[in-house]
Amino acid sequence: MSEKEKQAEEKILDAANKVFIEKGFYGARMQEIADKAGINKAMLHYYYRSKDKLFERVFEQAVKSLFVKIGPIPAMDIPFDDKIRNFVSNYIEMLAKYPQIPMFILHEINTNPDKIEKIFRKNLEMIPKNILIQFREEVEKGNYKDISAEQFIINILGLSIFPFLSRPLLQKIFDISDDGFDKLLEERKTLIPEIIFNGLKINKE
Amino acid sequence: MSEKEKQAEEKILDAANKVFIEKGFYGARMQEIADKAGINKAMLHYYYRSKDKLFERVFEQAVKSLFVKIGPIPAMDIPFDDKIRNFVSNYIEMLAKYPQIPMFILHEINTNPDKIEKIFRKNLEMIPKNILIQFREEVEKGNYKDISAEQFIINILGLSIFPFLSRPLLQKIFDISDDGFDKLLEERKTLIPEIIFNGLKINKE
DNA sequence: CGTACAATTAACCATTTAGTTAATATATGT
DNA sequence: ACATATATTAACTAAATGGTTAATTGTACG
Repeated sequence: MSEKEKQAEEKILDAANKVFIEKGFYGARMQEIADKAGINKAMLHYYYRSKDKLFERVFEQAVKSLFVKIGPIPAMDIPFDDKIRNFVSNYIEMLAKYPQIPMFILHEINTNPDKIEKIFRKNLEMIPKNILIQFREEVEKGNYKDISAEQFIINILGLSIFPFLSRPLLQKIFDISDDGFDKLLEERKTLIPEIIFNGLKINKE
Repeated sequence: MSEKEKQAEEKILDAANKVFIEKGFYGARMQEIADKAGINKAMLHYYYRSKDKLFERVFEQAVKSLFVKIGPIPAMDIPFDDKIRNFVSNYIEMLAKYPQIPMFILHEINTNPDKIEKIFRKNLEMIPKNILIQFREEVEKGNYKDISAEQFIINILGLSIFPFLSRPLLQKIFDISDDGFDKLLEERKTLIPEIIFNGLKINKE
């Protein structure tokens, strides 16, 4: 029972993940989740009280998966630019595994900004504080152009995440095959750090 | 009549724009559109046959507004890097005016990729072909690092558009006020071209 | 005027959807 | 084996939603 319970509860969560992430909250149908999980619709309400509650679970999990990679970076004992290289590479790797998550999260936040509060109140203290400090230290040392740490992070995230948000459109516009796009993503693991660092390097003359 | 007709038809389209763009196709309610337009729900179907048809109009218009700024750039008679500066500045300006449009379009394409075809079949031949060629020419001249033109465009678009896709999240994480974020966007008009060009400049030694 | 046509509305309809219920099956502990 | 709790289902309900209809109002124009 306990074994089977886990099976059912988990099958539901897996199915909910797929459907919510693919269709968004409003586009998702409880019936479709039940079908995909291979169980009766009433079971959804038996384990998770309502669509909202089930969604919350999925959303929270998605947010965690998006931030968990960022956490350990600042504490690593390697040079700052290696940290960035490390992060970008790992992050693109992770996004390639769950390519729909950024769109899912950002869209849900956009259509219902209250959801931010709910998640971030209980969840992990926001992570990148240390990265911000470390970048500013590098700037103080004179290693990089004096831009705000926020701009710095936005650049990295934008360059890394945007291709996943716009993949179908980009493939269409540029007529890129699925394999071609995967290769392009792979290239970006090294391209993005180069741009970030060369773009901010101070030209000592 | 013809005067009033335009008023009603236009009021509907305005309302539909707001509601669809804010909530997405599945989240949008015909009743809400009617209310916002200040007319009876039956009028929506009188002028636009169905929710799908009305949505199509809104979507098409949104796509156009997103691409129209890119069109004239390649033909301008200014140096290549000025073209980029010009574009980024104008594009961020435009996005600031319609900040929800990128999320709207990208999300709709994501949940229903068929929509791409429908739009781009009739609409403008995709624009950036000339920009691609021009960038490759610059590379051939030895002015820039040898990356593909696609990567080049993705960098520019990512750096420009991403802040609008993730604004609520970024403001929350970094604790940035509305004014603060607007200022940050303004800064990016010059910051992005710097990064793009310094990031790709060949270090002649 | 009055007739023909367009615009507008209230009321209605059919379907879909999240959620419930009450009955049945399945496992668990003793 | 039996009683108890848990898991599962089919059938149902109430509300919401996109869409329709038929009747009413407004407008142009001979």
